[in-house]
Amino acid sequence: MPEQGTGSPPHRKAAIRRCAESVFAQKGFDRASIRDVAKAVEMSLAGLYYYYKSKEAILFDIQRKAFETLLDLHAEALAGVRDPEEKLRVVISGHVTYFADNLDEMKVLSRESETLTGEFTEPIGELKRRYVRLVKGIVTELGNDKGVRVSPNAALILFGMMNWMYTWYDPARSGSAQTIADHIFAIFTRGVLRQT
Amino acid sequence: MPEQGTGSPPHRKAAIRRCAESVFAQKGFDRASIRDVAKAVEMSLAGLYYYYKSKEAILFDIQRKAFETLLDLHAEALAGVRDPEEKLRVVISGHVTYFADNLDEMKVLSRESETLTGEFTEPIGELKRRYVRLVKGIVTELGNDKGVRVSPNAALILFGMMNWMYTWYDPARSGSAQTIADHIFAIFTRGVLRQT
Amino acid sequence: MPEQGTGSPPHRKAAIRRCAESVFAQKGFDRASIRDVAKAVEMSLAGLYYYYKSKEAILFDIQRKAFETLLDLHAEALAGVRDPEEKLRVVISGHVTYFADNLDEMKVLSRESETLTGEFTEPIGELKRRYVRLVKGIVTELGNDKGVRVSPNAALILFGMMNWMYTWYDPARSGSAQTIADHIFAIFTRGVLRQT
Amino acid sequence: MPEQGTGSPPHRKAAIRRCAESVFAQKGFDRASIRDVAKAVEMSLAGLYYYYKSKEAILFDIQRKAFETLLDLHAEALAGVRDPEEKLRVVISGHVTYFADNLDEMKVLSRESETLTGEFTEPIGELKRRYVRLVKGIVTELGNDKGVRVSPNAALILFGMMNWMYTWYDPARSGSAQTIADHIFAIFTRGVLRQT
DNA sequence: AATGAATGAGTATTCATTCAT
DNA sequence: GATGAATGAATACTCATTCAT
Repeated sequence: MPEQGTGSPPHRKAAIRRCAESVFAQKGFDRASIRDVAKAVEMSLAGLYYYYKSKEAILFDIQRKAFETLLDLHAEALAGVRDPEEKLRVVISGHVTYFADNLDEMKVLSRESETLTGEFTEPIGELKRRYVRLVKGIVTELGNDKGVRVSPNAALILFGMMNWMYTWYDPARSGSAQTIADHIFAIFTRGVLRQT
Repeated sequence: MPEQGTGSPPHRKAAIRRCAESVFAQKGFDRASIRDVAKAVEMSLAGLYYYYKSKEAILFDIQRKAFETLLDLHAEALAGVRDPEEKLRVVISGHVTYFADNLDEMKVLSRESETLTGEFTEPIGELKRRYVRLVKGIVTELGNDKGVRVSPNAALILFGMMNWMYTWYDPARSGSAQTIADHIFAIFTRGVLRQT
Repeated sequence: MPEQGTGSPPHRKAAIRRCAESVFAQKGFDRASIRDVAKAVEMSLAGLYYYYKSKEAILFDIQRKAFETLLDLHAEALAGVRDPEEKLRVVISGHVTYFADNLDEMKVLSRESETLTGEFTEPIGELKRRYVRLVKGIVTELGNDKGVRVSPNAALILFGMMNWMYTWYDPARSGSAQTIADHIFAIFTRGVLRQT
Repeated sequence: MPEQGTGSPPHRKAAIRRCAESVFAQKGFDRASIRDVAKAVEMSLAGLYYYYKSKEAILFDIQRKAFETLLDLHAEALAGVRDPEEKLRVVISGHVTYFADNLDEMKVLSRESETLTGEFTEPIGELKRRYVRLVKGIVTELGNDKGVRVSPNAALILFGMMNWMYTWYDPARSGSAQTIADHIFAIFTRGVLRQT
C-alpha cells in the first residue's frame, strides 16, 4: 500500500504513519519490521529514520494522532450539547464510527495499548486518561441526571463494548457503524440506568 | 516466577505452561523470548524443547487449555439449568470469575487471539467458534424467550464487555469478580431485552 | 584469508564468494559456519546478509560461477576446432587446468554436488546437465569418427578421472596440471577407442 | 529402514551401523543427526550411546568395516593369481561390484573420506594407504610386466573412475556392475599400457 | 532529503552428548 | 541394555539502528 504524494516534506511523515498503521494492523507491532514499513512506503530503510527516530516513535505518533483526533472530534461534536444522554450518544457514535472508518488505527490503538515504553509511555498515558475521564464524566453526569449511582467500572465496560470491535468488526458483514453505535448506546443506557 | 514441585515428569509440562502464561502476559508473546520462559521455569533453554517443539506450541497449549477449561466449566455449570436467563448468568459468571482468577491466561487469550499460525490456527479457531456458538445460542434462546429479536452482534458486544477486562481489571481495586459479572449480566440483559 | 581491495561495493560480493570458496573447501559446506565465512571476509556476520540472503545462496553462487566459467572457457577454446579428438583434448585440458588453478572451487564443486536444495537445485542442475551433455557429445562424436560405439558410461568414467582429483591433487607433488590432463586424455582415448 | 533382529547383543551394533550407513548416505554425515539414526534403528537416542561412544565413532566403524571387507575380499580373490593383468582385473571387479552391492557404504566412503578427525583419522588413514598401496603395487607390477613406466598418478586416476561412480551409478539404468568393471579395466589397461 | 552499506545484539531452534535410573 | 530427561554450545538468520555520503 505505498503512498503517492506530492513529495512535499510535510506529507511524507504522514504517509509513513499511514503505511505503518496498515503494516502494524496486519502483522502486529512486534512482528512487523521497520523493513516492512519501508517497503510499504516505498522508501529506503534509512530514509525512514530521517522522519522518525525509531520504530516506537512511529507507533507513538499513530497513537497520539488517533487520540488527539478523537478528542478533537468529540470536542467539536459536543459543543452546545447539554443533555447528558445526548452527550453519551454523540461520544459513542463518534468513537465507533471513527474506528469503523479507520480500521487500521483502531487495531493498532486497541491491540498495542501497552506496547510503548520509556519516554513515550507518559504522553500517551495522559491522552488516554483524558479520554477515559471524558467518558467517565459523561456517564457519571448521566447517572446523576437519572438519579442512579453508576459504578466506576461502567465506563470501562462501555469501552470494552466498543474497543473489542477490532476483533470482529467487518465492514462487509457487521452492518453500519452507526447501527452498531446505536446498539451499544442502547444497551449501555438501558442497562446502566434502568433499575430492575 | 519459578515453579516449585516434586519435579516428577508429568508436572513439568504444566509448569512450563504456567510460567509461560505469566511471561507472555507480562511482556506479550512476541516480545517475550523463549529464554525468558526458560529462566522463569528455571530450566535450560534446550530443556524446554523436550516438552514443547516451539514457542508457538506453548502458546497453542495455553490457549487450548484455557478454552477447554472454560467449555468444561460451563458444561458442568449449565447441567440441569433450563431457564435461558439463568444460563446466561451462569456463563457470564463463569467467564468473568475464571478470567479474574487466571489473570495471566486471560491476558494471553485476549491479547494473542490472532497470533497463532499454520497448524495451530485451526484447532484453536474451532474451539473459539464452539465457545462463541455456545454464548450466541444462549443469547438467542433468551431473546426468543422474551419475545425479542436479538442482533447477531449482541453476543460479540457482550464478549467485548468481558474480554476487555484484561486492560483494566485489578483485583485490588476493581471489586470482586462476581460483582463485575453481575454488573455485566445486568447491563446486557436489561439493555438487550427491554424495549424502549 | 581476508580479501584486500579498494572496498568498492561491486567487489565485495565477489570477495565474499572467494573467501567462502576457501572456507567451504577447507571445512566442507556443512561444517563451515557462516561465522567462519564472515571472519574470513573480515566482515560482520550481519554484513554478509546484505550481499547473500543465505548460506546456501553463497554455495549456489560459487557453483553457478564455476560452471559458467567452465562453459565459457570451453566455448572459447573450442571455437574453430573441428577434429573431435582435438575437441576432447581441449575440454579435458580446460577442465583439469581450471580445477588445478582453482583448487577451492574444484573441491566445493565436486564435494558439494548434491548439497543444494529448493530453489537452488534446478538452475545448477541445468548447468550441470549442459556441461555433461557437452562432454558426452564430444565423446560420441569421437566414437563415430573412429567407427567405435561408445558406452554412455564412458563420459561419466572420464568425469571420474578428472573430478576425483580433488582428493589427491597437490600442486607441489602431483606434477603440472597439463601433464595430468595429457595423461587422462591419453588413457581415455586409447582406452575407449582402441579395440583389443 | 529399521532393522529387525534377534535382539542378541552382537547384532545390535551391526544393525546400528547399517542403518547409519543408509542415513549418512542419504543426508550426508553432517546433515544427518544422531536422532535420525536413532529413529532409523528404532532405538532411543541414549540407547545408541551404549554401542557407540559418538557420532564420529559410527562413521569410523562404517569406514573401517568397508575397508577391511574390501581388503579381505581382495586377499581372497587374489590368492593364487600370478598374472598382474589378472590381478588388476580381479581388484577392479571386486571394488566395483562391492560398491554396486553396497551403495550406501560406497557413498559414505567416497563422500566422507576426509570427515574423520582426532583419534579416528589415523587408523582409517592407515587402511586407506594399505588399500592404495595394494592397487598401486599391482599397477606398477603390470607396467613392469609390459615394459611400460607407469606414472604414480595412474592408480589415483583409476580410483577416480571407480569412486566417482557414487555420483552416477543407478542399478536400474547403468548396466551391471560387472560390465562397468570390465569397462573400467579395459579403459585403464589399454590406456595405460599401450604406447601410441 | 535520502540511501547503500554495515553492524551488535538478539532470535528461535538444533545438536551431540550425558546421566540417573 | 536401554531410556527419559536434560543441557551447553552452536547454528542460520533477523532486527533496529547508524553513518558516510
